[in-house]
Amino acid sequence: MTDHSPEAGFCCPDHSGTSQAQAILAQAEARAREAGLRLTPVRRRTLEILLEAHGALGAYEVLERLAAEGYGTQPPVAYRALNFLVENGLAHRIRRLNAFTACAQPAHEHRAAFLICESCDSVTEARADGMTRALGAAADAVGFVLARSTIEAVGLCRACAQGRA
Amino acid sequence: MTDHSPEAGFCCPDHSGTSQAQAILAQAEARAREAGLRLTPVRRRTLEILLEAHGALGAYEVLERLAAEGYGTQPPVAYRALNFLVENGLAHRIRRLNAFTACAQPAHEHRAAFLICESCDSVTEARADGMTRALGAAADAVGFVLARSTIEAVGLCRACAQGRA
DNA sequence: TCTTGACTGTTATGATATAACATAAGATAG
DNA sequence: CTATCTTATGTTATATCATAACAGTCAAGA
Ligand SMILES: [Zn+2]
Ligand SMILES: [Zn+2]
Ligand SMILES: [Zn+2]
Ligand SMILES: [Zn+2]
Repeated sequence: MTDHSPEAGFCCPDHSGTSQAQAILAQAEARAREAGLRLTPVRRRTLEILLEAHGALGAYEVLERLAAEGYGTQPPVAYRALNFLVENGLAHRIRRLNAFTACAQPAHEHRAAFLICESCDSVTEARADGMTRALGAAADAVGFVLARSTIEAVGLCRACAQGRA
Repeated sequence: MTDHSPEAGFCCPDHSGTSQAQAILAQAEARAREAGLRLTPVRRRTLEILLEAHGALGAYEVLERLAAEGYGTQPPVAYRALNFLVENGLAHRIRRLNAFTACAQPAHEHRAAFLICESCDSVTEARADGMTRALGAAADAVGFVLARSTIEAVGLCRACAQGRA
């Protein structure tokens, strides 16, 4: 795992942490407001926890933090908040990691693909509109009506690939 | 769930069951032979179980069947066989379902995408070379070195979509 | 034959996720 | 403002998925 301490000048490629977290949180709040979503304290705090994190967090990691701050201590507390965020486009579920990550562009609807680094565990959100179109075409070809899709790639992020070159 | 009994004339779209299972098993065996893989009794039987199944099977479902036939009764027995098949391209893991399915084209290397029907749980394997190329391009753009990817779509198979129209 | 490495099996435990129910807090109608 | 309905939070308990660690088996090669 690369050094993710605040002191390290380097951070995850495209990481949504410290630097952009405030901006993304503001976007998410704006979106929640206009969509009439109730971004309650647990939900909001859960989103902040994801934004503060490097890489994706498992539900139980989120729960630990929530519990430490006086919210509920049991799994459903974390799962409910996380599912709310995912269902409303404010976070994404990374199936390969059994984990969750804040959406990097909550301002607008989008199809996302995730680039997961095997070396440093960073997760980069990429736009996947092109891929989703291709997938839609493949689905059409067999009469499948596509509702939503998961696209996840595993490999090495730029920093880790260079470090090993 | 649609009727999947052998009596029903209808089967999953693209289903690898009864009709094609023998052919696919033969392909898989040929491939195992030429790759020097040891397709032992548990492994071979596990592959057959996946081929006989409609949709994907969870590891514990596979285990039940293996146990009933005199193989080991504990989870590692199923997981080891399944992981062997996946690592050697004879089966695929469907992450969204925490399940496994036999590869429909074990004869040749390929990138696969999976179309998962929400109504009947069928899983259709589609070639995903185009999507994988697009994903590779997106990865290149941010310096990510892609090793492998998971592409899964959820929606309605042709039969279920028509049944609801 | 003896060693070696790959395979199979077991026990035990860890990790992830949800069902079901009780309480509390917000919204709405009278 | 207050009764009522709805949504959200919290708890206990349990279900589901997955692996670590170790013991026995078996076939191939020295
Ligand atoms: Zn996003
Ligand atoms: Zn990395
Ligand atoms: Zn395949
Ligand atoms: Zn269907």
